[in-house]
Amino acid sequence: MPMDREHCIAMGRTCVAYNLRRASRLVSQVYDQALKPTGLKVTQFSLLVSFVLAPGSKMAQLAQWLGMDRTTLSRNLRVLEKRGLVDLEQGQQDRRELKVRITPEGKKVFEQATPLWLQAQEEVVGGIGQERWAELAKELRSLVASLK
Amino acid sequence: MPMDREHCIAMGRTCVAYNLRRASRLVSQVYDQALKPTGLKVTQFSLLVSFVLAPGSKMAQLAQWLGMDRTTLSRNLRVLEKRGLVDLEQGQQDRRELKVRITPEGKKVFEQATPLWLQAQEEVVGGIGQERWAELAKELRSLVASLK
DNA sequence: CCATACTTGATGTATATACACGTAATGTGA
DNA sequence: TCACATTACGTGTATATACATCAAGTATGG
Repeated sequence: MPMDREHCIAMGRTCVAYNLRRASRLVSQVYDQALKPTGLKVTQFSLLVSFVLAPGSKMAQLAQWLGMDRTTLSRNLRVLEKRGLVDLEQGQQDRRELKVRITPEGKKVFEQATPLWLQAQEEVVGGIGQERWAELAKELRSLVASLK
Repeated sequence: MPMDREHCIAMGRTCVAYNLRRASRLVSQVYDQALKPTGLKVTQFSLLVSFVLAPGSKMAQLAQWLGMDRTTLSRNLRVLEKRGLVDLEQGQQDRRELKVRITPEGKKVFEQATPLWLQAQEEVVGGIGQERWAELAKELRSLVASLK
């Protein structure tokens, strides 16, 4: 397996993991910066969105939907719980289950964060234009879907 | 700022940070799995690539190039150094500088990892096809470039 | 009903990531 | 030369991420 310059340049240009990680690092910083007044990181904001969308979801279900390891979600949730933004309640029938619900305080912070999110969103999307991003997002979803 | 279902669904579909983070999580797992026999994660592999490409680079320079915070690179490097895959040497003229160089052991592991990387790469790219990925990667680079 | 498999979530451990801040070395202007 | 800004890197702290493993609850086949 060759290790010459050309090859390394090609790997850098084509490696899916590298290109996605790099982009997500840089993009996340823009959102995190914008959300700073709320004390939320974009990861946490995304979680709140999903709790509003699917109130009372089970953790495993959410993790699957978010494409996130169960244990990652578990730990990310604890941060929000500590801040009082979500409520974790044990399942009635199945006592193994934990159902996640956003609290009133969580909703308040979420509503405060939404315009800041929009600001970052417009800044980032504006860089390449809405249509190109829409197409890019579609392709990204295809890529993710093909991994299953 | 509205918080209804429609709006949340739209945020999930369009949020650049969320979509990139999700994709990079899932894709990274494929590469990490493939690289497991080498004990490298794809992040570390990417770093090795850059050291082969630009031997003796300064840390700040590398961080800029990789779109990574200086302190992140610093800590990621320590892991590779502990394993003896890279060598950190103090600059001659400017004693603040740290120059990074891959070791013979590092090269060995890198060469062992390269075919495993290719395996993951083909698996992931194969999901949508080479042309679509090439276009996607180009658009991703545009997006990243527009953030500067 | 019981043994066993499966499911659900938590913990231990390790890396990845970045911001705020600190320290040491270098540059610069008076 | 000396005070001060600047630059290069590290540390403290906190979150994000996932694998291996564990504990507890539930389902299932006999």
